[in-house]
Parts: sequence; C-alpha cells; structure tokens
Amino acid sequence: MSRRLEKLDAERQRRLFESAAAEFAAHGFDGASLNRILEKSGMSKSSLYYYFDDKADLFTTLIERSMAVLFKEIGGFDPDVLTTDTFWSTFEELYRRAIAVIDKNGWLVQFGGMFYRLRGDPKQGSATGRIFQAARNWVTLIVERGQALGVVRSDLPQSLLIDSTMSLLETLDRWVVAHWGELAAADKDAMPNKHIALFRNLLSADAGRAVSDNRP
Amino acid sequence: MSRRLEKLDAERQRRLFESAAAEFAAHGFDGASLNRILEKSGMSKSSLYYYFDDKADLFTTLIERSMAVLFKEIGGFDPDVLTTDTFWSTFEELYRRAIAVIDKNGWLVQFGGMFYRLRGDPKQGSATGRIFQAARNWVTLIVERGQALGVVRSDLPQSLLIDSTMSLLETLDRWVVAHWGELAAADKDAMPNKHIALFRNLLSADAGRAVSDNRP
Amino acid sequence: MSRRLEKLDAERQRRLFESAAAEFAAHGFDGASLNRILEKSGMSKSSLYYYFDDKADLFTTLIERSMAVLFKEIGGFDPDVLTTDTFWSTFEELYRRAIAVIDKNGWLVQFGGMFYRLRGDPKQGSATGRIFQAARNWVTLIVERGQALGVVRSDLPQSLLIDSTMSLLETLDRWVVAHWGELAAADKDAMPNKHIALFRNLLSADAGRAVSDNRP
Amino acid sequence: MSRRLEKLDAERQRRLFESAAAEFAAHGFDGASLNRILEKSGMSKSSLYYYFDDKADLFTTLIERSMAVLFKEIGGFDPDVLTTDTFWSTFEELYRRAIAVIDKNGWLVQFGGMFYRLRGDPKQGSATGRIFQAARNWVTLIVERGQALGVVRSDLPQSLLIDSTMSLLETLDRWVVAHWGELAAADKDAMPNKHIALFRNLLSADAGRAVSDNRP
DNA sequence: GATGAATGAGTTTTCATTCAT
DNA sequence: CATGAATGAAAACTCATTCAT
Repeated sequence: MSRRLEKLDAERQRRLFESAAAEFAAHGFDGASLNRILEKSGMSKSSLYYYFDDKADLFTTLIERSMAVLFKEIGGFDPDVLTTDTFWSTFEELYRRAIAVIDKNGWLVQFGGMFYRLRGDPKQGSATGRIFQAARNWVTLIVERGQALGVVRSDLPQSLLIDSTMSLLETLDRWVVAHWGELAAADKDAMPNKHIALFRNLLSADAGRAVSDNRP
Repeated sequence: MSRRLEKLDAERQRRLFESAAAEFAAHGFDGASLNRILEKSGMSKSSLYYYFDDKADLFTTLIERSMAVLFKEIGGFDPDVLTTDTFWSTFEELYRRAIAVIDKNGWLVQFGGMFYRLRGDPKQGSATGRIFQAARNWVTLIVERGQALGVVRSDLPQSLLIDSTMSLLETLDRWVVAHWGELAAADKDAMPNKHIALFRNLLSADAGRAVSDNRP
Repeated sequence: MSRRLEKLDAERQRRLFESAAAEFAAHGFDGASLNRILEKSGMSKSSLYYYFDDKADLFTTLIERSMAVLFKEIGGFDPDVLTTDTFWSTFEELYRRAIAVIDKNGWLVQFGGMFYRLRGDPKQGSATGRIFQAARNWVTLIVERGQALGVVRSDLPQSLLIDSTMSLLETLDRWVVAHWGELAAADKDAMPNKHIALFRNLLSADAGRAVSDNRP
Repeated sequence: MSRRLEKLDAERQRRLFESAAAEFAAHGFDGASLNRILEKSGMSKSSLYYYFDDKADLFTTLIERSMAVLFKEIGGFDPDVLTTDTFWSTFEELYRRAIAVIDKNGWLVQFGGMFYRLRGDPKQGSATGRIFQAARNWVTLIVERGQALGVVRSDLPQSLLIDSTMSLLETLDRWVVAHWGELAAADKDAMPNKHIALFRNLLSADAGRAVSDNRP
C-alpha cells in the first residue's frame, strides 16, 4: 500500500526517508531499529505502519525510490545498443552523470550503503533478497552483452566475473562517498575515466589474454 | 581475559567455536545471537561469561584464533623479502597453500564470512573494528612494498588500491566457498594462477600504463 | 445510534455485516479485528465510526439484526399459548422453520457462532453480556411455562435446567452447521423430531421421574 | 523445556499458575494477556520465557498439570472394565470423587474454564487444539464402550452424541463452579446421582426407544 | 571453577479509537 | 456525509548481561 505515501507531507517524507536511509545504511536491514528511525524522524510508530506494511516494505520502498531517482536523473540505457566501440565509453559517460546526480541529491549517497548489505541476506525469496537479485541480473545482462561483442573476457566462470564486477562497483562507491570531501575538482573530473578503467582491467578480453601470456 | 580460556577442555572449545563461527558468519556480529550459539554448543551462558568478557570478546577471540591457525598452517611471510620477480608468484603459492588448509579444516571456511562483515562497523574504535583495521594494515604493507618494487601501480590513490584489493579478496573467497563443491580437481589446480592474475589485472603497473595509453 | 445506519446503502450494509459476522464468528468478540472487517468489506474506518459508536455497537447491532431476521422469518411465538399437548410439537415446528430459513440465508449460519461465545464475557453489564442475558431470559420464560404446564421437570434447580438447555441448543446448532453438507434430505427431514426429542429427554417431567425410579 | 520449571520455588510457581489459570479461564487462550499474568504474579517477562517456550507452552503445561492432579487424585479408570451393570454407577462414583478433589484444591476449578474454550480454536494442529482433541477421544472411547454394552443409544450419529456429552459436561462443570457457595451439604451429596442421571436421560438406549415410541 | 536463575530494555507488529477536514 | 490520517497502548517475544551460590 505505498499509494498512501504519496499524500504524506513532503517534509515529513524527507525526514522519514533520511532517518531510515541512515539507519539502514549503518546497520543493515536486520540490524536496523524501527524505534531509532522513528525517534529521529519524529514520526509515530503507528503512523509508520499506516504508510508501510512492515519493516521490509519501508526498506524496499526506500530502495525503489532511490533507484527511480537515480535512473530518471542518469537516464537508463539499453544493453543491446552497446557496440564494441561504445561499450566502455558508455559506462564512462553514465559514471560521469551518476556523480553529478549524487553531488546534488545528498541523501542518495546512503543508497549504496543500504544496497550492498543485501548480498548476505540468508532468507531466500525475501523482499530484500529479490532487490539484490534484480540488480545482479542487470549486471549479468551487461556482462553477457560484452562477451557477445568480444570486449569482455570469457575465460572465467560468468558468476565470478559478475561477483567481481559488483564487488568493484561497491568498493568504488564506498570509496567515493568516503573521500568525496577531500577531492579536488580535477580529481572528480578524472574519476570516471580512471574508475571505468579498473573495470576494464578486470573484465576486458585483453586482460584474459595478457594473463595466459604471462603463464610460465 | 583469554587466559582462562586456555584451561577449557579442548572438545568444549571446539564445540563453542564451531557454533559461534557458524552464527557469526550467518548473521554478522550484531545479528548473531549468543543464545543460539550456546544452545548449539551446549555450553552454559554463565560459563561463556566466565571465559569471555562479552559478545565482542568472544568474536575477536574467534577471529584471532582463526587467523593464528591460518598463519601457522600457511606460513606467515615477510613483505620485505619480496622482489620484482617473486612478488606475484609468492602470492600464487600462498593462495595454493591457503586452499589446501581450508580443504582440511572445514570450519575455517566460516572465517571469511565473519571477517568481511566487519568493514561496515560504525562503532569507532570497537574491538571488531580494530580487527578489520589490522588486516587492512597488512594489505597496506604489501601494496606499499609492491609500489616500492615498481610492480604495483602508483597512479591511483593508495586507499583506493587497498580497498579494491580487499574487496577482490572477499569476492574470490566467497566465490570459492560457494562453488567449492562444483569444482573439478583441475579447476582447483588452476585457481591460484587465475585468481592471482585478477589481482595483477587490477594492481600491476602495466595495468596503469595500459589505461592511460587507451586514453583518447 | 443506529438511526444513521438506516440511511446506509443496502449493498454496503450487506458487505459490512457479512465481513463482520464472519470475523466475529471466527474469533469471538474480543479476538475480532476491526481492521480485518474493514479490509474485507471495503468500508473506511471513519465511516464505521460514523454509523456505530464502537466495536461493541457494531457487534450488538449485528446480533440484533440477525435475531430480527430470524424472528420475522420463523415467526415469533408467545409462550403463553403453549399447552400440554402443543408444547413439544410447537418447538419441533419452529425448528423445522428455522432450518428452512438458514438454508436460504447463508450468512445467518454465523449467528450461532457469534452468539454462543458471549456466555463467558467477564465484563459485567457490557453490551455483549446483555445480549446473552436477553436470550437466556427468553429460554427462562419457556422453561417456566413448561413447568407450569407440568411438562417440564421441576426436580432440578431452574438455572441448571436453563443452562443445560442453552448448552444443548448450542451443541445442536454447531453440529448441524458442521455436518450440513453431509446430510441427505431424509436426514434433514428427521432432524427436528430427533433433536427436539433430545431436549425432551433432558427436560421432560417423565425424565425426572424415570431417574428417581432407577434410584436403588 | 518444562524441566526447569520443577526447580522453580514452589510459592512462585503457585503464584504464576494461579494468575495464569485465572487469566486463561477469563479470556481464553488467544485473549489472555501475558502482561496481565506477569503483573499479577510479580514474575518478570524474561523469567517466564526462561521457564516456558512461549504462551502456548505455559498454557499446555498448566492444563497438563491440572489433568495430572485430577487423574492422580480421582484415579483413572479403564473403559474396558465397564459392564452393563456398572456403567452408570462408575461415573457416579467418579463424579463424587472429582467433587471431593476440587473441594480441596481451590485453583482446579479454573480448569474447566480454561479447557472448554479450546473447542473453537481454529488453528488446526495447534497445541491447544490437540489437548481438546485428546479429551474428546477419551469421551469417544467411553461412548463406544457404552454402545457395545447396549447401554448407550445408537440411533443418533456418534459425533452428535459425543458433542452433546461434552457440552453437558461443560455445563454441569460451570454450573457447579458458579453455584458452589450456595449449595448445602445435602445438595452436594445428591449431585452425583442427579447429574449423572442427566447424562443417562440424554444417552441411554431407553431414551432412544422412548422417543420413537412417542412419534405420532 | 561453574552455573542456574533473573532481568530490563529492546524487538516488530496490531489494536481500537479520535480528529480535522 | 465521508474519510484520510494520526496515535498511544498493548501484544508476544528475544536480547546481552549480571549475580548469588
């Protein structure tokens, strides 16, 4: 029943989402305390249950909202239009836009913190688990497209490639969030190229060949 | 005070550590329940508090024990003895030994699961946080040695290199644990070379140069 | 104030009463959840409080409506017109008609389920308690008339006779509801005679005498 | 884990069971509030959960204790030893003993109040449901024995006989509990004979014949 | 040395009811 | 007429920790 939410006063929505995002990012889904979220946001416990079905509903709504904002601002894209020439540069451009968005919408930085913790959710088929899976599927599509184009290596198990990709994604996200304040404008400009290059180091077909060449 | 612990019957120690490792790996430090650990291990709650200060003490002791076993079995090594020629091959050899150790000591598999969750611990200066920091410091030493030798790239912030390294470490660990059963003997043999190659793709000085060459 | 209720759209009334009857029958008065009732009926919470004072008001209105329907369909009767000859056969006929009514008005089946749970209500003078008392008073009138006519035994405390009667009433009601589907037409035809005979076994003056005869 | 319970101080046990029995008898299983029970008994919530698994465990333990006391004091009996001559008089004797027991152990009077509410439990296979079923099975055995001996009627569905029996059992129990204070010694003496006679009125083979004779 | 017993503060969720619009 | 929105109190249950013995 997240329809009700749309009628909630914008300011109170902001306060709630802010507290919730901070709490989820800090303690993960299971560890997060509704009480703490409510205390910070000033909302009453029963009001929260008026707008959300349960803890999981609050969390997934939060994630979905964040993703919706991200996608709208950055602009989604279709893996099928990627070509050998545009493959890496497309992601560089997306990265550039993502940075711009986060730079404006402060609270979105929490998104990563909330999101990546989902990996370990033991409850099969849980709402939180499904979100992570959806993102993983998306990365899978991209990796497969890259392999079809011959720009992504095929000499390693696909699951390993995908796990490594998501993991690097998380690392860079965390690193950027943690060091944002210390970065000069020039650093920020150079980041998309440098960071996408890391994915290329890891995933490109050349990387695979280089390795076997080095084999004694 | 872990002095008392040494007088605890070996079998009861094993039972306790086994349950605790499973619980911590499954639910993380905060999410783990002492009650469940005690139920599985058959130890009494007050005994636990006789041997350990609190939940955190149990956890850190567990981690330290695991690391001690790992180091003893694998054989620690001194970063300073690494040379340009031996740098990567040394880790390949260490990797090979680590696999052998884990293959024998089943419960050590849980180690990674417990360990990596510590990254996000918000409590500054907490016991659990310090453990992660210690491991991070160790990786730092290695990266710095690599840079001094010219085999590890210096074109990226050191903290980013280290975070990426630890992240890839975690990913590979998880992947191996998750897919261990499906792997043929030949796969396992090839793993050290292939996986260390991934670190090389990410970290080697060549990787840094290859990237800038590609710049338009 | 049930005045307002009369202006409520008939279809919405039906929907509300149906959900409410099911909920009360399933969980009793205390256990019933207004939220569930409203969810099923589609009515808004504040509308309910516009038409009813509170939970108890909804319940008692529901009971009274049901009783009104039952009485209108079955035809009330005056205990004073009963004679020695017509006493038992009158109830047999009423029973027959009651079955016919319930056979048509499906939801009335819930009536018993709601009603009998009231016995145990601890709150003295509560609205729900008064309903049960009213029904009890009615049974009292009948038993007293039977005793005046000499067809109902007088060798036991009146309260015991009445409690037993109401209890048998409930048991038969529940049994019929539970086994209705399995009964052949012939079974249903024979039921009024057989079931009223059970009351006769319990209450008739002969029963009282038979017992004392058996006394050693 | 009701073993721990045995080591609980007798006085605290008594206080707990007394509050719990009163609460369950007054509000039924679902309606009963652990908080109220704890408040009355002075026990802490966590202590209760130290001695019992959950609410249901407390309840079933309470029922089982009560039944154990009743059976020990009254003396169980084997339906198979009943004969045509001893059938009814046996129950008269049991009834007499039951009254004596309850007369001494005040709190046992709550037993019926707790027990009979179980009938309506909708949760199939629940702990509380199973208790009621067990008692019902016991009554079934007795009815079947009576039918085999020819002293219990066979002209009605067995389920109806059993339901009526249990219902009459409940009614008498409640009546006795409610009126105990008002009864003279002579009344109490006469009760077993009179009350068992009611079962006889309802269940005896003669009752069945008398009815069909009366058919017009 | 070792433990059984006790607890306060915490968890998520549901309740019937009210009030401003 | 009608309802969306808000709430305090209560529900069952679990937590890590302590203390007397």
